[in-house]
Order: sequence, then C-alpha cells, then structure tokens
Amino acid sequence: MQRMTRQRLLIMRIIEDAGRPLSTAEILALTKRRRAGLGIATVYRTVKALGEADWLQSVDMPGSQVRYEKSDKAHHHHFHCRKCDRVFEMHGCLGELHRLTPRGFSMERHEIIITGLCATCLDRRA
Amino acid sequence: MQRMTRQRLLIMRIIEDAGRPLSTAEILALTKRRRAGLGIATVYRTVKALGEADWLQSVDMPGSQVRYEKSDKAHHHHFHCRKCDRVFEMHGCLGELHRLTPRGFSMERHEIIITGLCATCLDRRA
DNA sequence: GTCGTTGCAAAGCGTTTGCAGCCTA
DNA sequence: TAGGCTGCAAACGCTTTGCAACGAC
Repeated sequence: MQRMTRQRLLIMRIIEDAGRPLSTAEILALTKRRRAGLGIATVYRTVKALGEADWLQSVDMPGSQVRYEKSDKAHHHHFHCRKCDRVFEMHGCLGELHRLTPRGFSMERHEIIITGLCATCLDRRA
Repeated sequence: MQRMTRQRLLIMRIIEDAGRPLSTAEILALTKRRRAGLGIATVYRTVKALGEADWLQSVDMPGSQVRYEKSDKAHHHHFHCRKCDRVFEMHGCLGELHRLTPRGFSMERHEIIITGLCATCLDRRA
C-alpha cells in the first residue's frame, strides 16, 4: 500500500459507498458500471492489501463468497438474503455467547449469521 | 440412493463414528486409514445423495471447507478450532435472535459460530 | 442381465501468481 | 527514473462431470 492509484481509489470509494459488504465480483461489476473496469486480479490484490492495512475486513459468509467491508464499524453481525444473495449489516449482538462454548475450549471470535429474505425480496414476492 | 454399496456403507459408518462434522477430505482420509480408500468423486457424490435423502446435512464453516453431520441431531451450533481446523458441536442456542433481524426482513435460519482453540490445542500449547 | 454406482481424468470455477509493461511518487 | 502496481494468462485447489467398467439386486 505505498502508492495511491486510480484503481485503489476507485475500489475504496465503491466499498465506502456500498452500505453493505461486497464480494470481489460485486466490486468488479460496480467498477464496470462506472465505466472504469479493471482486472479481477487487481480487485483481489487490493482487498488483500487493504485488509493488511486494516482499512477493511473480510466477512466470510457460509456457502457464499467472501465479502469486504470497512473495518471502522462497531461490532455487528450479518444478514444473508438467500434470494438476491446480498449481505446486510445487523446492529447489536447477543450476550451469553460464552454459555455455548464447550468446557475447556477458549472463545476468540464469534459470528452470528441470519439467513432469510431481505425487505426488497419480500416486497417483490408479494 | 437406490443401491447400498461398500463405499456408501463405509462413508455412513465414518460419519456416524466421527462425533463431529467431517469434510470430504477428512472422510477420504478416514477411509484410507481403514485401508479401504475410494475415489474423492464418490465421496462428493455420496454426501450429496445422503443430503438429498435427508440422512446428513452440510455445515458451512466460513473460510473453510463444508463439513457434513447426521441430520438427526437436535438444534445446535458449531465451534471451529483455528489451530487444528476441526469443527465441534455446541449444545444449546441463544434466544432473542429476532432482535437482530432488520425491520422488514424475514429470518428463516440462523447460525452461530464460535472460533478459538479447542481443549486439545489449548493443552498442547501449555 | 440391467442399470445404478464407481473411479479416473478432464472440466469448472473462484482465487492466486508470474511476468512484462505501466505510472505514481 | 525506480520500482510498486496493473492486466493478462497460466497455475492452483476444491468441486463437479463425462464415460467406460463394475457390481448390487
């Protein structure tokens, strides 16, 4: 992360504007929509570099591609819409997580993922 | 799932004996340990067929391979050891999950994943 | 004997990497 | 102008699929 290039600025702007975690495919599609496409390898290398710089963090969704979001957010979890495959941020968390951890095991991180239909897909189905 | 073959019996027995969700690679390794190796394609096809027959279900662990476990278990969640990469079952669940779901969204499933060190890896480190 | 199942190898698909050329600092 | 960054294409690792041979029923 030593030089600021057109590609990096574009990717950072796209992630900041998204309002939800984006996959590399989504990032690439959004660069094309802005008529400023770039190589998929650059997207992968950039999100990796931005992660190492602690500017973004990855969001692993089970059974789906990894998404990326800015790392300056408060602790939160994610909602995965099974219809449009988009991921949304959910505010808050649940206590009592240590209660689930098996005896003798140490908890370092936790993830709560809710799957279902987002508001848009619910509306469209009606 | 029309014929019961040596390969299918073996895979079913391995999953039943495991006591924790297994990946296709783990299943294959366990068949080899029993000196009864088989093709990796057979493992994939068998877990798919067993899933369609509702005998097992897949456990998607973020950033790791899919694991498989018998589907006759009570509702539970999973612990992922970041050192040995094994996945363990955790009993119980947390209430209040609907509290996290965004307004206008519908929750269908949820997943709680705790990451850390399992008892074995904690002991070995000491 | 039939045809569902297996094993191999090839094909897919998302992700990573090698390398020549580009462009930021 | 140096060398970090990009884009292409090849390589990779995991998963799926085509096809001939096998074996459960």
